Amino acid sequence: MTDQKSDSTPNDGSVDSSTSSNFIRNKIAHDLKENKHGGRVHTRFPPEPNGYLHIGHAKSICLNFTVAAENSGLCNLRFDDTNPEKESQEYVDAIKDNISWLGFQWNGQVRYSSNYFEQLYGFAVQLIESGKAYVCDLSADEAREYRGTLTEAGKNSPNRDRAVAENLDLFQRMRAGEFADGACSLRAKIDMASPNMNMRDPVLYRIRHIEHHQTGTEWCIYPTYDYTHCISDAIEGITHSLCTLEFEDHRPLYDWILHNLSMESLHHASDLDKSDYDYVLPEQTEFAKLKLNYTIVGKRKLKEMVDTHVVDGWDDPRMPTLAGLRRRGFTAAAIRNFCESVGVARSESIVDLGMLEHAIRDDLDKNSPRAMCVLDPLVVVLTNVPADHLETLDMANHPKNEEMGRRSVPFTGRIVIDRSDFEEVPPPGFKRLTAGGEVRLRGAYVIKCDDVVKDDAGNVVELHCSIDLDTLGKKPEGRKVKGVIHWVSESRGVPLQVRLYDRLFNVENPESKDIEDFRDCLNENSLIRLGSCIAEPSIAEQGAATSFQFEREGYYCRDEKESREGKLVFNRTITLRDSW
RNA sequence: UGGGGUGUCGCCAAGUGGUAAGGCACAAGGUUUUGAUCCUUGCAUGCGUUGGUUCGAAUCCAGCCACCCCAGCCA
Repeated sequence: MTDQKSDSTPNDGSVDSSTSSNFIRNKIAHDLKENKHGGRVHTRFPPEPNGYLHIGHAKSICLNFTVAAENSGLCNLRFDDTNPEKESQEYVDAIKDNISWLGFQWNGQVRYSSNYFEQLYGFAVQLIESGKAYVCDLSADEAREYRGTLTEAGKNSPNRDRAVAENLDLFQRMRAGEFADGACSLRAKIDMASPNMNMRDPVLYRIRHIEHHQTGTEWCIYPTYDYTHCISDAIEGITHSLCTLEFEDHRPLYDWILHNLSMESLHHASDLDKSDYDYVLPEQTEFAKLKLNYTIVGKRKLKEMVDTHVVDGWDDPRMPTLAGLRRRGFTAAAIRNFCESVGVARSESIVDLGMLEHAIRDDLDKNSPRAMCVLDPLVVVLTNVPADHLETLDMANHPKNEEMGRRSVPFTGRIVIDRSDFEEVPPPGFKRLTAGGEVRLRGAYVIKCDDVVKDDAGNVVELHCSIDLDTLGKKPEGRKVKGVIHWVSESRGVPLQVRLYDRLFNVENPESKDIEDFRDCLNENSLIRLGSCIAEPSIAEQGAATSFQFEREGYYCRDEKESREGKLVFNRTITLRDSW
């Protein structure tokens, strides 16, 4: 196809220091060294469009795309749409959108297994002709009985030795729609006594009189995953077919199907340039799924949470879906870095959520502008400036990156600070404002609390403080003021709603078999709505960023779905690390 | 108790016969107008376990233990 040694590609092949070796990279390097596929690396990400993508899929997406890119290879996007019953165009669109958002570009057009239905049918005919497949009349229940058990061999179907001509006729009539759903199926003739259940004459085609989101009513027989996947890989010239561990037992079947088809016909059906190199069949290799503690990743349960309104939809910011993570304020880069950092191996493991949190903090710390926002306002009246005092302070958008520019922050005679930054009787080690104590207002002056105003019930309603006017941009004289707190002008600040998100579950493994209903371990505080927050005006200016570090609080992003003119809604992506 | 897999620090994970990488977490210092970031240091005489081979074993061999996957006309 193309010159493998093309040096025009930037950053190809070179593994940067943040990537580590894993068994798949090793295998590919080895295959390349042996010149196994003519030096090609071609992978694919093959989702079934029956749900939304989640963080687990991200691992597979990153693996497939990066491993191809590292070797100047290609990665296809193929919808594995062999079961129209559960699939829909809505999912197809969402999945494409998610992959692009993650920053990957698939090779050429989007593929669908259904693109190959005609070819697949032809290969099935080939298997029938060579006596490797037959039409079986057993019902699904009967087939189960005939299959045997894990420890007992199965029995041959009564139709196993049907004549080729009869099978051909029957299969053609299946396609023509002569039979009802489930009346018969096409099965591979392998071994009903195989210790591998997948090899006990697996079903290749089933009858489903149902409309397909891509092929409409053209077909009423649909090929199964096992039959379809390997052939689709072969057609697309896939070299490395990466999938998860539960398909390990399917690999012998993957290979059986390909090896029982003629090499010539497969090569002929493929996208590949027919003369360039020797045709080599694709190979499946399996890796462990990503699991995260405190989170559920099972599609069925995620759907249940959406359907029963435990969450507000597939893009609820608490969901582990890519749509949810995105709305929560996670960046694509953070997710990619996370996927790289968890590695790829064959041992099933549960990754600590802390790793994901680290990845997003790491990215946002470097890239998000700072701003001040008070979540739980307590009014501070500055007693030694005029009531209408207004001053504009100049502050850096980022403490370490001047390129991110500066901003103006209005400072007035009445400001708000966070309630938790004041304690009348401070606990040991408290560095914030106390009655009679001093504290630095971030980017502004040192103030001293002279008076604590309370209501009849004894609640603090207001603080009267005096400013040390000689402390703007310099240290106070003769004493040390340790604490620094954030603040916002009461009159010039902008009101906003903030949503604080936390993990959805309060147990490490909500998918554990010991838990009969995941609803029993939901974290009731996974969402806290704050309605009276106030932030500095820079966050609402024309062209303002959508993601900020609210200093001393955490990273927050504007919720594009619910924010509108005059009504700002921010989601907390993640708190700052807090060693206090 | 059929078959296929996996077991290396609290959590991931490199390592493929030459004397245990790295990240997260954690701990202790330092810098700091964010209790953040950043920097420095510490963190497995040990690689599921018991034997064996070897000058030498996480790596090879044998046994044992634990956990995961498979009996959809789902993927």
